[in-house]
Amino acid sequence: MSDASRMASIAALLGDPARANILSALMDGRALTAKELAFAARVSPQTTSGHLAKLTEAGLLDAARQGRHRYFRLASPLVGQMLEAVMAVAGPDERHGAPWRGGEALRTARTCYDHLAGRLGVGLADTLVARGHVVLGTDGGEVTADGQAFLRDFGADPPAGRRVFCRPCLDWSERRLHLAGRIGAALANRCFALGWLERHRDSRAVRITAEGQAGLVEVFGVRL
Amino acid sequence: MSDASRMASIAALLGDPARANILSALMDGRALTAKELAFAARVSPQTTSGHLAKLTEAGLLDAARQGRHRYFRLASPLVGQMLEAVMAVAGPDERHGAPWRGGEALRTARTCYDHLAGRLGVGLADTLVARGHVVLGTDGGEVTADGQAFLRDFGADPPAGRRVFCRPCLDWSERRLHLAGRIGAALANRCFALGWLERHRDSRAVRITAEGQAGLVEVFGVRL
DNA sequence: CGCACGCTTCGGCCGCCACCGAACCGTGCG
DNA sequence: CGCACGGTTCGGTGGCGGCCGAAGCGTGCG
Repeated sequence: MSDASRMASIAALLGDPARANILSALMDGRALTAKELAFAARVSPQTTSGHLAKLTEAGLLDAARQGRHRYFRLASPLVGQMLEAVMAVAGPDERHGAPWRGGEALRTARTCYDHLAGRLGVGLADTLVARGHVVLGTDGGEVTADGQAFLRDFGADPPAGRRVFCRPCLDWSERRLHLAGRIGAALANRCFALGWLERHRDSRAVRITAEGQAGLVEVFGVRL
Repeated sequence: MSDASRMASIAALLGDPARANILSALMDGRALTAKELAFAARVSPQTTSGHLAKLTEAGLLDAARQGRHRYFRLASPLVGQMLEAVMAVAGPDERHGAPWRGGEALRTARTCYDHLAGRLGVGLADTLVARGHVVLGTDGGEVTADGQAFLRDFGADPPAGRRVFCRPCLDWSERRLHLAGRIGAALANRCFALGWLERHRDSRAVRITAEGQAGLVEVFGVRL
């Protein structure tokens, strides 16, 4: 089995439109269920199941059972880089000559469910941890009394509910933790409300406004 | 036409074994004829012609007519990077856990026909130009009297023959010129004879020995 | 000029694979 | 329990695309 034929078998997996849709939907690092991916791929659940089996078999996806669901995510950053590289070649034809910038934008700042990820998300988490406002480990997290006060001052009121309050979330592009749970959502909501961040039209990438640049540096010491 | 479907159509091109062989054969930056590529792909010339048409149509290859031959090469460094990224995902299964290093090795130093390319080839050319030993432009090259003497001292005797003496060759990975022609071959041969370089078993990548490291710095001021 | 050669086009064959309907497990929930 | 639901397996079908033989076109060389 030569280099070329191994490359071909991997590329053939990306070469099917349904599978390409699946991988594309996972490029922001989220973990989605088989059914959600079936919807994204625009094919039936049975067909999707076959595709997912092939992709995990080839090591492109990781699968995790949870209750009666099965969550799929990209198996490694290497896979994401490969997808970006193909996008970079496939992209330029569209608008004008600009290479595909989506990957860079996603790595800088994006939403992950209802909280923030990418360099921005990790940067915020780092600051809060460094200041002793938050304690964050791979298996859980906690907000200190100082942190509660700080976040209240900042205007980040966590929504009421039974969801876990403070939770770590593994960041795909940074390979480090960022802040999830109700407190992660509160932080993100406040940033949007302040006009610091703007949602992109049809991507999970997030644009940082001029006010955002200034505010993030002043309040969190985060400069991107 | 979404990002994902454009990605799929590109990836589908890489996903066929014959086309993967073709692209793989071109990864060192050489330009090969349709027939040579047919041999590399292990399919008939007719079939190869179809594949080459698809690949050039998609912008992955550049074609140049020359006499009754047609030379194909990778259209851009972006394409090479994409191939490397796919190799990086496809490769690790093989030996042990090591990621695929072929791309980096090829960019550092490789043979291009019978002369040297990559950072090494470009570095040598730069030095010779900077010292006034060689004049090199996109449409031709010349060795000065000083250069003749220098190369004689170095032991690089150009083989006799009717081939052009000094010629530039566009380097794929560096996007700059390196030295080809009889003088380029002489330089490469001398480096191999001195034990500065060793050919890799089944790749055009070239290994620089310890003596080579020292000698290249001393004689050419080239450090990689 | 004529043959050889490189490359391309056309036509038809064949195999592979994506796709879905139907039926089958297992989990969760009332 | 029994139903609902997520996910998977199986079987059959259809279509796309790779493949080569044969024939066509242009270039180069004796």
